[in-house]
Amino acid sequence: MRAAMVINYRNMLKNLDKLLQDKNIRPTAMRLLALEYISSQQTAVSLSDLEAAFHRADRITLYRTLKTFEEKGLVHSIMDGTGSVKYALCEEGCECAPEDLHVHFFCNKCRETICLPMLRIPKIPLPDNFKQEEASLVIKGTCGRCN
Amino acid sequence: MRAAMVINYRNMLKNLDKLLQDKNIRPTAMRLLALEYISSQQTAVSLSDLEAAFHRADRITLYRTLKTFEEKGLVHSIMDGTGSVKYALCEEGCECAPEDLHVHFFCNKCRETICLPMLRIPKIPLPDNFKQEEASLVIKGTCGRCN
DNA sequence: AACCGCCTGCAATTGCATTGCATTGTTTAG
DNA sequence: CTAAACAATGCAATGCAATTGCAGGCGGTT
Ligand SMILES: [Mn+2]
Ligand SMILES: [Mn+2]
Ligand SMILES: [Zn+2]
Ligand SMILES: [Zn+2]
Repeated sequence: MRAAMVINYRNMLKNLDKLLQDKNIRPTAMRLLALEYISSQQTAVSLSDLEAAFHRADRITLYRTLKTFEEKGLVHSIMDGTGSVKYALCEEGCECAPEDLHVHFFCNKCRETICLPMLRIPKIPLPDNFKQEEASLVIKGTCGRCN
Repeated sequence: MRAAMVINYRNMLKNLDKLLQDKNIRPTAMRLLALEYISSQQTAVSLSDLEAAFHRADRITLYRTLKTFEEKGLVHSIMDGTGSVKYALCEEGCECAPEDLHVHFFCNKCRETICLPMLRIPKIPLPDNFKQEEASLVIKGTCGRCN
């Protein structure tokens, strides 16, 4: 039992490692820990969340870790209107292109931000000469757990 | 001609005055000027915009003017992701209720934020137990003038 | 070992939003 | 009309998140 857990943990680390490698991110200790934390969360993560989870780590390093993850397409950022940016893992095969765009939900009760990857942002028929490049749809209300 | 202009200006002031009165906002000089400025713009206005337009006015007063306008339902605020909040006049009869929600467009070239009142935010079928209260859809790209 | 580039930690700064408080202006009760 | 009550303004200070600069550390390469 104990041995199996160790093996599973090793496998997990190996998986996280691979996730980073695939996106050309060098797998440092801090990055592995941060990625593990983000992966383990059901909801999007803010810099402050990360900071709270690793109170021994430097806030700026965590900040740059998130920036790197975002730049390399490992996570995407969500501006949910709370004033602090949230981050969540990109889906498998996501290019962060307009087609990949999904809806985000912010719960006014638990104040968590949730990705809804199955809900794509509908195509909006823009006025003449307008060209869409990105889009962000944030719905606010009460989430399933809080209802 | 000159006289006509004066009369028109008086009429305009009277109109702005009425806009304020209708929303239970006391029509002070600053508020009339701010409202005139906001009305005259084709795009949404930030606090900094207002500040630049009235460099003799106090930033905080302008800030509170916008807050008051918003509270009373004269303008609505838009978080376009630039980090500074934009404000635009509410439409006639707008209750700022979910039904009133329209799409906003941010131009990456001219960096202006535009209300698209004819484009309503589509109803999204949320997962079980999720309740929608508000929604915000911001589309980014190139606007009609910049194309 | 010497080198290089990337990563990290700490300090400092920016930018925007927000609050406290004293003052001034406007409304209203007596 | 006057005084009290209330609202708006101006200025100072603060809060909070994001961002930058720089120096030291670490890992991989030759
Ligand atoms: Mn998401
Ligand atoms: Mn609008
Ligand atoms: Zn919730
Ligand atoms: Zn434009």
